[in-house]
Amino acid sequence: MSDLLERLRDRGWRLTAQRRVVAEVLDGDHVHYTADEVHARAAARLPEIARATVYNTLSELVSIGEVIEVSTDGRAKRYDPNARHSHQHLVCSKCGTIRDVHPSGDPLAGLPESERFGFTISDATVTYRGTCPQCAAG
Amino acid sequence: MSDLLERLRDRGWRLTAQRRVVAEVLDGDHVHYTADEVHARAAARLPEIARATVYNTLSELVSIGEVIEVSTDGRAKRYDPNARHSHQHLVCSKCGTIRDVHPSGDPLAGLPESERFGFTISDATVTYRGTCPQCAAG
DNA sequence: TTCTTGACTTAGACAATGTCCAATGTAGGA
DNA sequence: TCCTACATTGGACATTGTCTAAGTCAAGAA
Repeated sequence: MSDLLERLRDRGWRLTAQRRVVAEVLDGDHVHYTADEVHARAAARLPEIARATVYNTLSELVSIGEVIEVSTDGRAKRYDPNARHSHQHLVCSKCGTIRDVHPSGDPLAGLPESERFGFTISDATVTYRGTCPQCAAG
Repeated sequence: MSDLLERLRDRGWRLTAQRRVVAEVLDGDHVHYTADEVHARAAARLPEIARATVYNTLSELVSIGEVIEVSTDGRAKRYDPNARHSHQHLVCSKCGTIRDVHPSGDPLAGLPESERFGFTISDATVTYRGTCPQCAAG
């Protein structure tokens, strides 16, 4: 059993076949899939899995902090299973691919109190945009 | 005529009543509206304006760089008319309100060559998330 | 092992946002 | 004023996500 599944079981999750395949799809790769892509890959192993189940499962994984929801372009959200290590994202403006990166420094440091307007700030995300090598070549 | 309309005319834009009201809605306020909100406000002045026209006009304003598209939550994109001055965004996790902020330092500086994976990086956006004073009080 | 139960899954309707197209209208130049 | 290329319209369609009622099943109890 993968680390992810083990952690889920430790949390008292009811482990169904559907949740297992969703967790495995996320755990198995380091690409960030959309909900639809997760569904397609899960359905390859468990054909009768419903779209709603994939959405439910992803939402729960997000709410317990095992997965991060990434919304870079206003289209489908993507799901990032690498929630346990702080990181930022590098997005290809052409194909939408997302890659994890680890910049130095704390982005919160750049925002002085005078620029916080009474907000209680909990975190900062940095999104780098550019063109990936594949799109640059094509 | 507002600065925005003037710049658009300088670019050879065909100035129709519809484009005028869309530009005026964006120019008049410093809130970041969704396409639907822009449409509602434009329709208040020009009732017969079509949704498609608002989308078309917003897309063009984005493509010529007069307006920035902001996608913070995977729901509706918001349109930020303040494209001429570099800034970042502070988002309320509860109500979705967006506020412009001006942090110090260049976010690109934190990403060394070894973390760029062959991408040609064009820019970096920082999104600060937290709770706004209104939501904290409520 | 079998039973029980509440949580999980399903299918499909529905909602929100955005895109596309053919028909019609019009801004701005000749 | 008239033309015509470009803009607008309205509505169908696409994509992504949410909700609900009814059926199903994992896991603890006996």
